[in-house]
Amino acid sequence: MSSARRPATSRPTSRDVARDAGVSQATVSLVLGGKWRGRVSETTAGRVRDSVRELGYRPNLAARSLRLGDTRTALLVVPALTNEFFARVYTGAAAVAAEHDFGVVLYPSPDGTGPARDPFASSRTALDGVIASSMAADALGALRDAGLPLVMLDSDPGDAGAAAWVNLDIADGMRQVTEHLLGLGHRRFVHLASAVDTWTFTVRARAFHEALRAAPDATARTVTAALDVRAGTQAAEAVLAGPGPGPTAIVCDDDILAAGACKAVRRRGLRVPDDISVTGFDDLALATAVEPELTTVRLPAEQVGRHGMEALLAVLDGRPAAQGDLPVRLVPRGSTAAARS
Amino acid sequence: MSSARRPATSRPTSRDVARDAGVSQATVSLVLGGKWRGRVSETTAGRVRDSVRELGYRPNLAARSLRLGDTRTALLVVPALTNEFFARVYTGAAAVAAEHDFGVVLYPSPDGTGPARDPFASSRTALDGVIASSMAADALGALRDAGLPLVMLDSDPGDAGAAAWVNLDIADGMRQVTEHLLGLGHRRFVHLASAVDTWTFTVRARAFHEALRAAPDATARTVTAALDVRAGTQAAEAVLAGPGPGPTAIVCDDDILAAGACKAVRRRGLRVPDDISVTGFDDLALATAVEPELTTVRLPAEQVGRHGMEALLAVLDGRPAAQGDLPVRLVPRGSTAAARS
DNA sequence: CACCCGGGGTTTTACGTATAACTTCGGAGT
DNA sequence: ACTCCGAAGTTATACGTAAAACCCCGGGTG
Repeated sequence: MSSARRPATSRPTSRDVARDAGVSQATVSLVLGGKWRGRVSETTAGRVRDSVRELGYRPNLAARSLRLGDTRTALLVVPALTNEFFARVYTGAAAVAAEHDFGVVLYPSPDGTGPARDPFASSRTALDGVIASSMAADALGALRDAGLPLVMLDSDPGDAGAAAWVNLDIADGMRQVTEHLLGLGHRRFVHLASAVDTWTFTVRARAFHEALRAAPDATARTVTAALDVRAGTQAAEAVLAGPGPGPTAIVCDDDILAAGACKAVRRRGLRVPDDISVTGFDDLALATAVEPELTTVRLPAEQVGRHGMEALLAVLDGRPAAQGDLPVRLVPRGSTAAARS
Repeated sequence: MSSARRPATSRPTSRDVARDAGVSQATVSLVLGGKWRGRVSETTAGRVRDSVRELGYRPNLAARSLRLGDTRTALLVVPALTNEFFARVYTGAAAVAAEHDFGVVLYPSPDGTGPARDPFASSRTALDGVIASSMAADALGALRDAGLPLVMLDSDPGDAGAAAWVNLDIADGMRQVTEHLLGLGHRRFVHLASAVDTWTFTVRARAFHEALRAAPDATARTVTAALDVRAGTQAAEAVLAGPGPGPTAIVCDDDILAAGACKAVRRRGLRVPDDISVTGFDDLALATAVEPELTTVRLPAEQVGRHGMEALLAVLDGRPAAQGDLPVRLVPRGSTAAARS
């Protein structure tokens, strides 16, 4: 504790702490590493800790990583953080990471479809593993080639190359939506689908049409739109202006599209849900901000992130990763009602 | 290129590449570092690059950071990523970082008020600097003490300890809102304020009341709410149910609160904007999803992130960081109209 | 009395990279 | 014929940490 100051420009190292405490650098490392029972006396350890505090020492993480060969850091690849779902996935993953003294660094792909070139070129930090969420199939290549343990979230389990998957039971969610609407007497549907070509939307479309087979007299038109409110409104307007009898229900791939569809319905002078029912998907904050509140499917986004990080940690430990789809739940709200006869 | 394979368990190093290409490790480093004009022949460089490709070599970033003494990585501290504003700040910062071969790692404080204890305990990666956005004053301590260059975004410029600030002209935004409403004839106001105690909301409140002084006959009540739709609705309902003549305009600190306020207005059987005008702030995606669309103030969130990262890079280079508030703009939409006489 | 043992340390080494300092060699200049 | 020089490398070293291997010493054991 003899206050041997160094120039303020460079941070103190464990050697500075050692000098200050009058011990060797190895002793500092032992004390800080926590593995010093029976190796260092209590008094010496106390002196070391005092010096650490006094000098404001923080271990150089680059050096530690180099020495240990791991970085306790994972890369999370998501299409876009501005989508609330992915922000929540990150939050869950980061929470689990923090519990295990792990870090998370993000790579949001600029175009929202996945890393076109090399996700690692943009990541300046050394990594132990990768978690990728909702990637288009053609984006997998670069991730697989990195030679790092890979956990896929919300992606096609048929794609090879990942050590583990964490998925949502999207098909069941869309089934619940469809049965809900069929039960309300709806038969003429529009499916307002996302133009994004990822597993989750593929499954939503397939599950909708499968569930519809329960009602042989049901009909459905499909229209696609980009994932924003305006695009949803335009697509819905176009289909509502089309020929023939209009739909009594619009099933949307996403709450954002549903909000857009509601606006389109009202622009035609019709009312939600009295004239047309509208359903969303994801249960974003948006769903309860609009009026009427959206009937939608709640996705446990944080859980996806949590399970993803837990799976990666398991893989890194050589343990088997828990598998299985996470359940989702229909949340009936004000945007759906019995079909007009 | 003689295919000297290593065990797949451990990644190849620059020494492996050197062996494969028949050169020394130093030569590999020279070629990959790009500083080899006149030091290595074109043919040798080509051989090295072939070996790099063949072995799938990637430099160990921990080792590089240790050697160079910097990490080309910045920490971004934000209250919560699920708030669209901060997701956009991140996006902007990450974009600039990528242009400069820099990385960004996030630290979203769990409770939304700032890092209570040590933001660096949770960051497993070595850092060159810190960018902190919208922090409460008491959260600054830990950030300042880290001894890293600090750039503050959307924070009180009066707080000491930062190397640079990037702020929005929030006061001007709120002034525009207030003048807009005064111009429409409104005189009885409610200010639906955020319960979060950060600089931006302090300024919003102050600027609102200052702008109101232009109309001596104007009155304003203030009510606060947490930053979610439900809380906004409840707070607005409470104030609308109060005694005396109701307000003709509700000025909200945030679009989320404004969406909540709109619901409250309608629950009392009144209409937006015919009976009561409502304004938001931030221009989130939400603002155009609800009906009527919100009159609000557009904040260039990505620009905040961009300027913040540029300021940090400048500070790290020893250059002066550009200062000055970013302009904001009122976006009039359907949620405001002339006051009923 | 010689021997071993365990507590409490220290010395040394390795992790992978970037670069300063050194070597070697073929040709140009005088 | 000798020096000098630049091109094209190589060798050696340092970054800060963790941990393996070693050292010293006082006390219990055969």
